[in-house]
Amino acid sequence: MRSRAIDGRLTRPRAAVVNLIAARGSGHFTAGDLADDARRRGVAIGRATIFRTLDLLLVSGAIERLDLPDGEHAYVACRASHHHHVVCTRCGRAADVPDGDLRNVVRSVERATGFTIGDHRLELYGTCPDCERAPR
Amino acid sequence: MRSRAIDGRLTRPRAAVVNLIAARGSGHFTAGDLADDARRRGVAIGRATIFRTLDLLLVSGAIERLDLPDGEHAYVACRASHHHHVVCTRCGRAADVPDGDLRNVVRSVERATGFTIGDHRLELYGTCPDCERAPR
DNA sequence: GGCCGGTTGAGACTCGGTATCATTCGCCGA
DNA sequence: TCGGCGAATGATACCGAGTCTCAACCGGCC
Repeated sequence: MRSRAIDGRLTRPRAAVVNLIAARGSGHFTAGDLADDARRRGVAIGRATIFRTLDLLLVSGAIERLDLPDGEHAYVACRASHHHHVVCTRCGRAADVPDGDLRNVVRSVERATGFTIGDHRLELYGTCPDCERAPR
Repeated sequence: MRSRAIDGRLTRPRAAVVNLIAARGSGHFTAGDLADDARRRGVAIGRATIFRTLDLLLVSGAIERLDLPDGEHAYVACRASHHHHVVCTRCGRAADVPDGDLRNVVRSVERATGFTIGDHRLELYGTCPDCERAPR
């Protein structure tokens, strides 16, 4: 993750959060996961700061929020343009998916329901190529 | 909502929850909303029972869970077959949307990412025809 | 009617997330 | 380089959603 993903002051705790996220690779993570990581590495960061930094990264588009099927709120590091995520239900890895064909879907829903669609969220769950190859 | 939406015993509290949901019309609601409704109508139902009944309705397919953009968990009454929801961000009304064109999207995502997609969730946010007509 | 086991509800608990506020520290201007 | 201002921090209290426990209750079958 790029280090200037945050507007405002570049502080030690913020950099630490960004590093923790970068160190996690492409999986999704929760605020609690980051707090655990920090503790395990001996990095002292307040819980409130983790939530605040996550919010900043969210508005800057460096991460995006995911709603897992079990209702949990997770985050994934990602690029800024509008897109969606495929999440591997076995290893947790997430990949970006361009908006692409979804526009047609949105248009046909508008036609069918009369709603004017402003925003949408698509989340896809499945198994990544590696897990697909690996024995269950 | 049909009254036999629940497997197991047909008890007073369960019927009360089903009635409360039916009385809400097509909007989305949270477990807390139902608890408020119940209290306002003088119906005594334990919080735990509301959550339990909601779970039952969820597995029976009579309601579905929605993740609102603000991270809140809401529910909508709906039919059982696989579909998605458009939610009006002004009045909260929700309409069902058939799966339809989304299959193509899922297939093209599979091709692009190598993932095998098992499940997906699509949520659309916008304004319903009534709110669109009404002055802001 | 009576019994059995599923269901209920009060309340304690967990956990994600927010609010508060005194303290700390990044950063800009001199 | 230094000082000061205001943003950021973090400890802590708090809140609300959801779960767990367990004794009491009651629906439905014999």
